[in-house]
Amino acid sequence: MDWTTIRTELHKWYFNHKRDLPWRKTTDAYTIWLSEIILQQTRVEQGLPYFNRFVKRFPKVSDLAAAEQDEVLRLWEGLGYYSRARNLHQASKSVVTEHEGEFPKSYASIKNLKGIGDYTAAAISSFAYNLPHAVVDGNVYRVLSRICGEATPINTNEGKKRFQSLADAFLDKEKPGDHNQAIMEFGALQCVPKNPNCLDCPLKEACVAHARAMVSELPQKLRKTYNKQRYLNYWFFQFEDGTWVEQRQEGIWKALHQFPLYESERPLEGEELPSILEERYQLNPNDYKMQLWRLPLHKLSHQSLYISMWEIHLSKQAAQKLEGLYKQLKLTQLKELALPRPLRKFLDENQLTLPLD
DNA sequence: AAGCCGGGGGT
DNA sequence: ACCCCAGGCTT
Repeated sequence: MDWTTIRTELHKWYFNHKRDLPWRKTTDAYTIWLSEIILQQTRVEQGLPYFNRFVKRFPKVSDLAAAEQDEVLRLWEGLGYYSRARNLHQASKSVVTEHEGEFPKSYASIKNLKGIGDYTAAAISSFAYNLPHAVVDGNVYRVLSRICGEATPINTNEGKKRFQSLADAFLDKEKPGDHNQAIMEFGALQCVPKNPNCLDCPLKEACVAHARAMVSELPQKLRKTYNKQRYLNYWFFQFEDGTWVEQRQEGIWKALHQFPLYESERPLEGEELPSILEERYQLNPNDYKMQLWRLPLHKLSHQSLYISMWEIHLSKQAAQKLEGLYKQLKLTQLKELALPRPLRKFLDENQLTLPLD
């Protein structure tokens, strides 16, 4: 099969198998942009409800630009990679201030927006404006590496350049939008990572990997797995119906809220607490009563989080020592804020109300 | 080039 | 336990 035939077969397959997805029903660049940011490193099924919520709450880019960051993050909560939400929000403001509220219309100006890289710029350009830019995402790497038998690792500069030029050459410049949708959908539904059904594949005769029985070996990827263990201790201070929270300044969950955090090199035991609390907050053991909750292991792609909630009931004098150090809130107010997933689950699953005893 | 950033689901 | 997902930013 030559590439023209492959293209035709792919487009035919797409016409017959494509899913009914809401962002395919619009050419509004802002709406498409929303969907693309939400879908970065995120499965369609996981992103779909978030997309619907964002479109409903922020129908136009000016609505998003006018929102508070806390509200945007609260709506994003649970989706992960929170820099996407911060960058999306920042970029919406620059669309309003630097582009007169009109979403930019050239590839270069689109890519200049915060949070938009090669993939997303090509996606928006082709879907909204039918500009001839080929997308390269995880699906495209997989499909092209198999069809072409291309074994250059995808997570190297050489691999990125090679697959981009393959995708450029393969692109149907008459209908780049549909073509880009087609190859990604094909990767998502037919040419899947594990155990693809190659017998049922319309491109099996063209596929080099299939001919060489290399499908399961492609695409190649240099993998560096390291998994860091971290021990997060949260001080769940309580006095009357209030608790204390802070906003994360860096690292994972940046800009989300949490209880005051004490990170340790190894799990803390109850006997170690008095000296830590005295050193950090000048609390005496008769200032508080304590109870420990060990949360379920929270595994991320690059670290394992062992989270302990130290529930600490303070005397009035002890509570005064925390004034100014953190923001004091009622539990109902805290639940309105964007929280890391494990903290949200902790609050929800224990149906906590203050005071607890 | 390498490290960092989440959470969920599949095998 | 490991991989993958409509990736991008920082160093």
